[in-house]
Amino acid sequence: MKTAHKPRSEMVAETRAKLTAAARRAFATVGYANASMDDFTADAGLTRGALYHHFGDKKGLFEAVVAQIDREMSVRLNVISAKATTRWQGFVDENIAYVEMALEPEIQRIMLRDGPGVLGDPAQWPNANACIMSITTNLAALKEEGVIRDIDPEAMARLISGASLYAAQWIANSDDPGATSKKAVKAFRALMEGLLVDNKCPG
Amino acid sequence: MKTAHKPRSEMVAETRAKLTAAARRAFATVGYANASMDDFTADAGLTRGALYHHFGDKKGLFEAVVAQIDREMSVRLNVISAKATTRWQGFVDENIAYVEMALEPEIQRIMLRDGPGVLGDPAQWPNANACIMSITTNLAALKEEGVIRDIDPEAMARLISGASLYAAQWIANSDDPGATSKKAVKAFRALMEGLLVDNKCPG
DNA sequence: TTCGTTCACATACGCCGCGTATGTAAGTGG
DNA sequence: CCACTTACATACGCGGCGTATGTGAACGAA
Repeated sequence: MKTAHKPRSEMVAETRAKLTAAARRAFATVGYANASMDDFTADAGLTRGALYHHFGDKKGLFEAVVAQIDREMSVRLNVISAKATTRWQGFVDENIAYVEMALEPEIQRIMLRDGPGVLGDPAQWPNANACIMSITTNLAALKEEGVIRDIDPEAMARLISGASLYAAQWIANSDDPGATSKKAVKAFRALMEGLLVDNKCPG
Repeated sequence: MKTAHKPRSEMVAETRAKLTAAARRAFATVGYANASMDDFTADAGLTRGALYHHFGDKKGLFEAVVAQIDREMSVRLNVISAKATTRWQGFVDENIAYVEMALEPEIQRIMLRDGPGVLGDPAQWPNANACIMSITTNLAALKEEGVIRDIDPEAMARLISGASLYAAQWIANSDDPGATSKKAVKAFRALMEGLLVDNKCPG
């Protein structure tokens, strides 16, 4: 016997996992457009037939990869915000972590560069972008508690999210990511502190 | 005679203009990936030969279109900021205009969606994104005058720019762009007012 | 004016990548 | 044990891109 007989559902899960893993690597390195389906399915020890069977088309597989990464990001962010002592602190930490996560090439390329081009506005993605929802609920609670000024939580969440993403791109493409990251985080902190009700130009 | 004889340089300029115009329409409507070079060169009354001669490849033509739109945006923004009475007012107006401009489908698709995917980080584009530079210089001046708090102008310009872009995408994809636009502009204004030194929870 | 050169395209060809239609072996339920 | 479905692989055709080549018109020099 070559391989022990497993139930079919397990084999399927394995196949899907192999495909998403191989595609994820290809998308992250050469980008969506330059990733050949023949190539990365072969890397997974399969053919395009398997891909079309499970994911419909190239875009479908890309969606699956995006969803996977989004889940991972969400988990990591929740861990960070849970550690904080105050809600405001957690909020700030979470956003800064978001900026820093976007430094990772995989997230940079798949989620920030190719993602919007292939799937459209991130806010409209199937999984509804767990990150933005998290920010929104945090802002709503902070407003309720009187910590921040009276602003629309969702609108502000979008703005902050956009600022994070763009900052990350700036950092990732700069000559000295370390130094740029410091500047970006500092400015980002200042931007958010402007939302506090008792904002008094902190020294 | 079919056409009056013009000097060669004029004919070339005309050809380039026809190509960029046709490509611009195609890119704006069906997107970069789905725009067939054979199709839109034919629309311009030409063939792919002309395209490769003048722009090298599809990406090269896309760059030219992006540069053209960027110049137009820059001009429009300058007009707006010039009208304002104070520097701060001009700064705010310019940014809000930026958000609103991004509602236009052409800018939305070419500059915000496909642009980053095809050409990479907007901050690294050949023309160096005139908009960001404009914001940066404004922030530097405002800091000098003591209107805003002590922050790194370039870093803050990136954050604000990112917030604008993202807000625009949110608006453009929403069910009720008009209402969403109002919410976004209000939040955006609040975000920027947080930068003022004498920020005292206005309203 | 004329002739050689360069320019500004058009034409022709081949390759690669995607999608679909079809084949097939293994698994599954009755 | 058999009919049916599932999970892939294989085969085929088409469209899009890049390149190599062809061609007529514009320009400069004698």
